Amino acid sequence: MEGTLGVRKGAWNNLEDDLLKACVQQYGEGKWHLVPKRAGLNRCRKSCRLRWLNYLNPNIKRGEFTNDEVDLILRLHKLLGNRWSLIAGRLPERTPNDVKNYWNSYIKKKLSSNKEDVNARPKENTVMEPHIVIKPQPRTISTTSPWLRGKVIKEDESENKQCNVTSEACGASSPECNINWLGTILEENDTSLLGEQNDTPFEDLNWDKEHFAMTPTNIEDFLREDQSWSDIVDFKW
DNA sequence: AAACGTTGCAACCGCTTTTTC
DNA sequence: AGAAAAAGCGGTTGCAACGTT
Repeated sequence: MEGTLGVRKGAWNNLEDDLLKACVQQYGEGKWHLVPKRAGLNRCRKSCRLRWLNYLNPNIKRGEFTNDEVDLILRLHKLLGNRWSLIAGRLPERTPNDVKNYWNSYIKKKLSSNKEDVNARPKENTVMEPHIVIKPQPRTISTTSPWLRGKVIKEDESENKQCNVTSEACGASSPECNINWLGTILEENDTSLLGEQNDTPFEDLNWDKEHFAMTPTNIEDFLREDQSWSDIVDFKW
């Protein structure tokens, strides 16, 4: 099975998996455009990346989602919409593709079960309320911002150009920081939703939550006028 | 046992965002 | 500053496995 450019498509075989694994183990993740050549694979970079991230990566957890995970997915989805990578970022060892697939199956199940409940259906001519999705907005932090509380922004000296605020004052300038920032918000408002394994989600982050506490003003920035936190975080199907 | 329907998951595609030059 | 390349993301599809009739 080959594509228009002679690149193989379709299911991966064991040999291809072995070649890709060996390549990633030797050179590490990233530089995906070099992977097909390095590994001797007749696959495009996207295909290699996807195969590794969704299947070959040894850090992926397989099997059914636990109740805690499902609960977290529901709440995060209500908060973030279809931002699967962000949602998966809060679920250790789950991939965005897994979460997305699970969600799609879950929705299908829910829809089919709801069909039986005729009364639950909206009447004809009923206008459905639009689903408001709250998306995190990029925040620019000036060097004098009170968010930093006197911390220093380092000029990028290392490979990590995106999150160069000192660890204690990490803002939301990179995807990882976004996730941490979201975690803070969620934890501030409903610690139960983080589940058992996430009781100490900041243990590995080296930064002090107190330096990043949400003030009422910050929260108002995040919510619509008619919303409270319980509207967003207390998910009920 | 065969035909058909459903489900779950891997993979592809097109688009957007980020990085590099 | 702008263009090109690379990386990343979400929507969608294809198909094998499984269940039901």
